[in-house]
Amino acid sequence: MDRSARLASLRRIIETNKVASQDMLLKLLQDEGYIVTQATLSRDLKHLKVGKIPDGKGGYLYTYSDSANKGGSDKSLAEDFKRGYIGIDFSGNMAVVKTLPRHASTVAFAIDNLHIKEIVGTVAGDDTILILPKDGVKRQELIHSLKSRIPGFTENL
Amino acid sequence: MDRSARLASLRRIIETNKVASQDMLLKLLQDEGYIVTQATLSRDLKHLKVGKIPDGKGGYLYTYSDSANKGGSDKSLAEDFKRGYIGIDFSGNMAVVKTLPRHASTVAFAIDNLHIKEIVGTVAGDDTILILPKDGVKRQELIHSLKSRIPGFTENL
DNA sequence: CATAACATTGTAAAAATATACAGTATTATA
DNA sequence: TATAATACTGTATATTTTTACAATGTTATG
Repeated sequence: MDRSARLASLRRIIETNKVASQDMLLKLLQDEGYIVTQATLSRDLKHLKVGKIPDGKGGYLYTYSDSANKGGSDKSLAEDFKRGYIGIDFSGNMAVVKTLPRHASTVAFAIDNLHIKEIVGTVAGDDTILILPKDGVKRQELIHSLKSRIPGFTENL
Repeated sequence: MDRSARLASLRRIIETNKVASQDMLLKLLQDEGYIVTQATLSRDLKHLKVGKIPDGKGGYLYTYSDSANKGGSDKSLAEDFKRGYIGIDFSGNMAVVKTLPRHASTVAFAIDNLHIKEIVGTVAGDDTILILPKDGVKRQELIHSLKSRIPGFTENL
């Protein structure tokens, strides 16, 4: 099942490109290997609460508005996290999160946007994320901070 | 000239109602006495940078996003000004601007962001704005500075 | 005044977007 | 296992939105 990976790509595409129509989005998705119909894309956009607004230069622009997604965001971020999460390990002071294939960027995005104060940032590959803890944060403190922000989080499944 | 008044109403309608389609907006505008075609409405929405966004409850919603209109160009700021502006008067060294109901904050925002050097700042109520001129700036100088930055500005309508 | 440039609008049509419906697959439940 | 409930999708269509074009009016300019 590819839907959540597709949604993650879609979000990234919209956040990093100026796209004026669903047809154009369809092509960009295609470039990443996702072949769907316009109908499905329309549904995906609705799911992500992506809006279409005039760009002030005579055209239109699809936008992923954080504010539109703010309400209840922690909840859906935690869901994003759990959807892809497999397990966590440590290497030196860094945490290594394993995810389902292609889910790394979505999970990392969720971590970033939960704004956990013990975490400085993340780096995501395809199924692996590096979490960079703030200076002096111990492994157990990091685990605890994740537990406190992601209901049902456990160290390993 | 009805257009700017219509745009003001349109904006207020959108800010205070949950509207799902242009047809619905058309009816609300009608209720206020503005009879236009859907084509004109579409153009108006483009002008105001009003977007259509999924509401998270299965429907869609027209939204006037401040952020979309934030980095307003001088041109659109001047338009905001003129859309709400009624007249200007003086009290002591301060200028008192009257606006359409509820337009004070928009007009004041426009004045602030035009960064007129003769103006220190503004205070806005609901339909009234106080402009605080810089020390030593005379009434006529203030008027002149407004004229120079807001095409078509006149002291009273 | 005449003419040009610009602004606003409706009509009609094109283009873009949303969705009803049906089909498939997956998961849950008796 | 059989049945029901849920999730996801494509097809075809309906709905919605945008725009080309022409008409009208307004403002600027010679």
